[in-house]
Amino acid sequence: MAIQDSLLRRSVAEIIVEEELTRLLERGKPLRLKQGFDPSCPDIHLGHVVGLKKLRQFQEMGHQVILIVGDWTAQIGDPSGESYTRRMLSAAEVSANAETYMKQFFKVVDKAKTEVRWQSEWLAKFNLTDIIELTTKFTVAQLLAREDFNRRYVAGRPIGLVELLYPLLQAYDSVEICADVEFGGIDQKFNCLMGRELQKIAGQPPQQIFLVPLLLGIDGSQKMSKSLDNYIGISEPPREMYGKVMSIPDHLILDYFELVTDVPDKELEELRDELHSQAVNPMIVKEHLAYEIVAEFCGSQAAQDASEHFSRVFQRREVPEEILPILFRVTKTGAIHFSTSDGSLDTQVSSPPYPADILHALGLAKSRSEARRLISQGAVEFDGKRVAQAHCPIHNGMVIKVGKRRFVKLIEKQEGE
RNA sequence: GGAGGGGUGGGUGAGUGGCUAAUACCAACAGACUGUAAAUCUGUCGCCUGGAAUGGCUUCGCAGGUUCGAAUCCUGCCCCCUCCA
Repeated sequence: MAIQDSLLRRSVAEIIVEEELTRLLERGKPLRLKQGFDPSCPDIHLGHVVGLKKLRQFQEMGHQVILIVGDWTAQIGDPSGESYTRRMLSAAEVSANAETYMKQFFKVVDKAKTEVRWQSEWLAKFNLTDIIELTTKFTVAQLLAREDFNRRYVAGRPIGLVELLYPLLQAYDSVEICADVEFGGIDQKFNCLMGRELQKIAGQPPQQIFLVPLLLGIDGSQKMSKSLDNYIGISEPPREMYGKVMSIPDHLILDYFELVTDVPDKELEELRDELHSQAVNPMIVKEHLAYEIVAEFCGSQAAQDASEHFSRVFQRREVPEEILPILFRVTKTGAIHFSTSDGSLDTQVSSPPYPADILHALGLAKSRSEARRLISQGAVEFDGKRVAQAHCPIHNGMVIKVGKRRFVKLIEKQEGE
């Protein structure tokens, strides 16, 4: 059937073992789909969405998702990313993170067909005997087979003992919940395979493994991740999200279309042809992409707004419709006091003000030195006019622009407040 | 227990007495150009001094010391890594 065909082809890096998974799907019985997450880093970004969309598709066919809150392994930190030194999280932090995570998770995955399980349900009961028993099932050689462990081992770089435990605990989760299929990014392959091994040892049918490709981040070279700060979070403001999509290198456009949008395969092919034959400006295609993505997470109205905002501010270089207002008033001593209505800013500068003072005071530059640099680079405009270093009066309604993206509007506050 | 190596600006990583606020690369920021917050090119990238500097101050794990002068030498401390056992 056609749907299933796409299910097992689009956004798939590897399926282990494909024939078995197909057989399971054909049998029609609801499958238990395992998806774990690490509550140390609660923000979901487009890279995660690739797998989550797959879960959603499986749910639509009647299967059950088991979401595992990795509250135990979060303390170890998944070594896949190498930086294994993570601080321990308190129980309160973990549950707050988990809550944030799930709120985002269920933007994509159907909550009604999801069972949430906490790893601590079973791991909290573990004692040394259990741990030793678990470790006897595997050898160091098996663990060193994992690519990043191996690389570090060969390079003489450190591998923490707890890091070796991580795959074992993750594998144990599969046994505990009797997973039929585990989902993850291709970098999770090893951990998922451990699950298969352990299930076999425990006398369970080994889970199938569904691995999705890693989405590249907006820098266009490394996988999307929060720690590399090259990510687009699904809870970001729509305009921000739109802008970030527009900033991906052109060669990523098709990947993003394939992996994170629902654009049908046929349309995907058309886009591919258009881009390859250069029949269309990639920017237009990217605008389409940005619209699709924002619409998916924020609704079509927000997408429309973000699109208009983008072309207004970045393509036509105009001032946005709404700008962050900053209140100011002249004090009795002649200084100028700045504040915001939410209280995030409350500071003053002497009068007459120098532009560098203003930028620094308003948080548009980290230091006065930086403010000076920005000014000398021509990055600062007051009411559309480039600013020099000389002092400069301010007035009600004045618009300050720093660089391409930062705008602020000064509103005079009357005395007596 | 023994031997050795190392801690430098957001990251990687040079530098072993003055030319070093500290090479280079990445990231970031800005400008130009443009088809976009793409690409490309150029510039900036500790803080302060009310343009600015061959000006001042602070910085190379921490604390002292030697010296006209230290990231660089000495002493103590903390932390990390490798190898042998």
